[in-house]
Amino acid sequence: MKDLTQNQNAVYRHLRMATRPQSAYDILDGVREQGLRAPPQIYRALKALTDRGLVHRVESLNAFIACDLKHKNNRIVFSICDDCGNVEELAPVDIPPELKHMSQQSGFQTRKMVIELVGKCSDCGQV
Amino acid sequence: MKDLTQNQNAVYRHLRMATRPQSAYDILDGVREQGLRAPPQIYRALKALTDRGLVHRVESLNAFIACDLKHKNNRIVFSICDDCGNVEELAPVDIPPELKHMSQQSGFQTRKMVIELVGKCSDCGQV
DNA sequence: ATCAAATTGTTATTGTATAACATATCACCA
DNA sequence: TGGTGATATGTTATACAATAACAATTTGAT
Repeated sequence: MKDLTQNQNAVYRHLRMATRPQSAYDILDGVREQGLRAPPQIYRALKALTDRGLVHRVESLNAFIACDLKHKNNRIVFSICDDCGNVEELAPVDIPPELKHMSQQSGFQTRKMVIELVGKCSDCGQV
Repeated sequence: MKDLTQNQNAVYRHLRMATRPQSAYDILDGVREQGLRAPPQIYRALKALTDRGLVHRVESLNAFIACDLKHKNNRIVFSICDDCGNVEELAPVDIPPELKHMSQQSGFQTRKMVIELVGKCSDCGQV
């Protein structure tokens, strides 16, 4: 893709093909053929990609997914199914006004907001 | 506190005294004197405490904090200073209506919402 | 008292992430 | 042009986080 290094490209392509969030070691296994051998190579590529907003880290899974949306955004929303493990990225929402107000009161300057919804996806939700 | 086991009590007291989020191994170091020796003991106590809402896990830090608030709540909000590492728990807010709507459209059933604000606290925010 | 179930302790291992150093590449200009 | 510092990449080794698997103990019902 657009001016990525070879390593970044390999990692990014792997994430775009994946149907699930991938751990760094999942990725490593997936890109061995492209010549990547060690964790720091993966983590460096992931850092570059997340800095550019092409990839997000799913904090509660210690895993990574390619960004579906065309934004470079500092507001990120995931829904995480704790049954099948599927993760969807939802369109970003604004910081809720009460929350904005609360954090400003305490002098906190927000650079980034991550919302993770945990529950059951439509497939797993049926009793 | 209220009908906790010895181990749970030791972990909970450690977290209440701490001024920062504590990793499981921070906790382990802190409660060695009370006779806890191995990670599983810590993780079991943490599980019981988080299940009861007395402790929260800060996903993006792989760390834990005692809950300041008197709720057993499934909506959790943190502000995380990426400079000094301080974490505050803010009062829970409702799921933003747009978000509720969006996730419902896709059939997702939310059991828990975690919001993490990342930025600079009032102490670190001054240029 | 006995035995199954649940809890707690212990050892060992798996998974996640980064420090530290080696090697190579690049950009600049004397 | 080739020397030099800065940046990027590869590699080894290690630190940090979490859990599997099993042993020992406690609990509680009969």
